[in-house]
Order: sequence, then C-alpha cells, then structure tokens
Amino acid sequence: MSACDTCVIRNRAICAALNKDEIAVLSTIGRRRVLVPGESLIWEGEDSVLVANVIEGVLKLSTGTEDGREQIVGVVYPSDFIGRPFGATTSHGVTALTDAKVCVFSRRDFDAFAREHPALEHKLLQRTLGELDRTRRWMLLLGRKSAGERVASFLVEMSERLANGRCDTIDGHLEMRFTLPFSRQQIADVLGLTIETVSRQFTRLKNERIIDLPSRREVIIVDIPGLEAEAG
Amino acid sequence: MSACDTCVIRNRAICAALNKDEIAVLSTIGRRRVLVPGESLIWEGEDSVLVANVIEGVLKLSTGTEDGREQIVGVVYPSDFIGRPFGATTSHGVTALTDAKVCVFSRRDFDAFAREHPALEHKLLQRTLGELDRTRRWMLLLGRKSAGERVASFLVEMSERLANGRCDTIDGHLEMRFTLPFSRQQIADVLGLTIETVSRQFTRLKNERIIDLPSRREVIIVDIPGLEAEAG
DNA sequence: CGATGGTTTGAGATATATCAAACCTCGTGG
DNA sequence: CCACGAGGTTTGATATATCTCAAACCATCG
Repeated sequence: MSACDTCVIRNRAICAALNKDEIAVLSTIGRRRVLVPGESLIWEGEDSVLVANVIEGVLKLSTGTEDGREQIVGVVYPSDFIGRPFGATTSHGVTALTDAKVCVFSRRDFDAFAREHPALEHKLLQRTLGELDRTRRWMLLLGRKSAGERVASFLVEMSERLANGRCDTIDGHLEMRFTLPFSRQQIADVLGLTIETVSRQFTRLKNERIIDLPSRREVIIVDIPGLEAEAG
Repeated sequence: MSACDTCVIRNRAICAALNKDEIAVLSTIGRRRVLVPGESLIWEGEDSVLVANVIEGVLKLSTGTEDGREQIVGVVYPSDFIGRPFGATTSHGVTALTDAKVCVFSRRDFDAFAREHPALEHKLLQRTLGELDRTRRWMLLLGRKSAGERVASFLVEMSERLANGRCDTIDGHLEMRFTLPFSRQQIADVLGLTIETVSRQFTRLKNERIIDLPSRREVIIVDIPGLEAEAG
C-alpha cells in the first residue's frame, strides 16, 4: 500500500491519468514533504532539480530584481503541479505561504517516467495550457488596471479559488467569507503595488460597504456584484 | 508531395517530432493561410476553433478591457504555435503585425491527431512550458519595472528575437541593427505604458547615445552593455 | 505589561498619464 | 513635380495616481 492510496488529491492532480499499477511505480520515486510558512522548496535561478504536486496548502511562485523588488508570478493550490520538468533552470522560486504538504520527485526521475506515460504528459499539458491562460489574463491586470481594479480583481479571484470559504445567505443576500493566505505585503507583490496602496484600497472597499474585514486575514465580500464591477 | 516537404520551419516547429509518414497525414488536415498586417486569425473570447503554426512573420496575442484598454500578452515568431488546443475558449486574440504565413488546423482535427502522437504532444508541452516561463518573466517587468527599464528590456528582447538583424563591428565595438515589427502604440501595449511615455524613453536613450533611430521602425543598439544596464 | 511585526493613516514627492499642439513621412492627386 | 492630407510620432504643459517617507496603531506573544 503506497501513500498515493490515501492521497486526497489523487483524482484531481495529474496522477489521475494513471492506473493502479502505474501509480504504484510513481509512488516509489516520489516522497512527501511538509513545509512551514515562508519555507522554500525551489529557489529562483537554480538548476531544476525537483518537481512536485501540491497536496495541501498554498504556495507562491516569485521572481525579483537584483535590487530587491519582488513580483509574485503565480499562486498554487492543492492538486497543482510545481517545478520545471524537461528544462534547465527554474525561472522563479517556490515558497509556502501556509503550512503545506507536497509530493516531491527528482526532476530526472519524473522526466523519465513522464516520457513513458503519454497520458500523464497529456494531463500536464492541459494544466500548463490552463496556467498560461491564467497568467496572460493577469498580465492585463498588471499592465492596464488601476489600483482599485487590481485589488477588486484579486478579491474576486480569491473568492473563486478559496471556495472552501463559507458562502452564506444573510437576510436575503449572498455573502462570501474566506481567510487570505497572504499578508498585505504579499498581496502587494501579487498586484505590483505597494503595501500602503493595497491597504488604502482595502479600507476604501470597506467604507463603501463592498467588503468587510473582521480581522487582518479575513475577508467578507458583502456586495459581490459591486466587487465585480470594481474589478473592471 | 505535401506542402510540409518544403516548409522552412519543418525542423523547428512541433512538427519536428513526426516522421515522414506522420507528417503526410498531418498535412492533409492543415492548410496554409496568408495574413496581412492588422488581420486577425483568432478573436478574444470566441470558441477555440483553430490552432496553427507560424511559418513566416510576427503576430501579437492580445486582450483588453471593456472600455478599450489593450494589453499585448505575447508575441509569436516563425515556428511558434498559436491557439488553444484541448480547450473551450481562447482567452486572447491573435493578430498579424507583419505580413505572415501560418499553417492552420481545425482544433478538433488537431486535438485528435495530437492525442495519438505523444511525441507531438511532448514537443507542444516543452514549447508551452517555455512560453509560460517567458510570460512569467514579463510579469516582473509589468509589475515592478519603471518606464525606462521596460523600454530597455523590450529592446534587449527584440535584439535577441530578431537575430536576423545585422550585428556588425563598427570601429572596434559591436552594434546591433533591426527593424521593429511594432508601431509605438503597440510597443506601449506590450509594456503597459502610453505611447507618449514610450516615445520619450526612446528619445532619451537616443540622446544618451545608447541607441540610434535611423527611421521610425529601425533601431540600432549602439551601446549593448549600456542598454542591458538600463534594463534593470 | 512592554516589545515586536505587521498594518493603517497621513503628508508630500514623483513618475507616468492626459490633453494638446507641432512635427515628420509618405502616398495621392492636381 | 509639388502641394496636400492623413497617420503616426514627438514634444510640451499640466494633472493625478501611486509611491515614499514617517508616524500612529493594533494584535500577539513572551
């Protein structure tokens, strides 16, 4: 019995392309690893030595300039794939935002296994194409949207991704509530803004009764259509 | 004898994964198409009906907001693949910047063919992973770089991509010369700036003897290390 | 209870956008 | 051949969104 048998993302990750026997083989080359918030799995610019599936938690993909400016270029959730297979170097670091569990493979082992399992590569291709679409949509935000639109778009995306967040009907209208896996600084690094600008936009949305902020990390979207309108 | 036999990108495009017989089959489902500057092959948000290989020319991938702001999210060159296989809708439009030749497939035909040829899917995966890396690097530019750094980065990338541009040694130092496939407005749409800001950065770089501008579309990089330093 | 790290708020500086006009370049037609 | 017009580009003056710097604030933890 392998760890895969009890894996909660077994049917959503790329592993879903494999049958029982194939999974058994794959499980011999993978191993689980636990990460605490702030802990990195991969560093920007290093040789691509490992790839992984996210089992639990949220991680950021980020790059930066020499003088210390940072940009978060992606966020991954359970069942997402991380790392750069079939490639020389990783162009961005991977760091846990929350406590996280990942299923790690040496890149060489994974590459070899994948090349012999077209169904796995197909899943990976689908996932990569989807990620590319999402990333390009984010470019519109970074290149052309105002601070207000960026923050609103961010909250809309969060509410979609963290669907585990409660979604309640309070006296006749729909509310969404969730806990952000990001600090204010990290939100700024996702949106290409400063922490102060992000903070001001949060309080503005709160004053306009579009959202509510019970605590630093918690968000309630009070006026969902209103927020979508703000997202531009 | 199929069109593929004389295709100039035969060995660089994803088709390189196929043998003679497979190519023969593929060529029966593809057809060539010529595009003039400004002509679109795919429109943002429409159903994904076709995919293609670029044979000749340069094309832009772009999205926009409802109120008319535009962002170019990618630029493709000969041997690049365009369109969204295995997927519902295209999240960005594809428009020719120069005269262009493409090899077009119906998405359904291509999907079916690809699924039966893992080597082709593997090539496509590699290409997609590379494109994702490049796109993420561009996010750093859009999120964190100044106008000066953006324009300089753009020119560096152009000089790498348009290596067909002459590269001469003029009295002891290296110069690069090429013709831009973009108007100033399109450069602005790539960089997330306005046309005026792009123009001002061009003249600044010219005044500082880092580049020279013999005509609107032509660029000579006089001081290559200087430009790279400006790119940040 | 005080220290600490993250967050919010405020006042001022600045890079880039906006609006407007002048300027080329190139093709067209007189 | 030259004048004209049109599109794209450059330059200028001003506005403004966002950044920067600085201080106050607030939870959390020892």
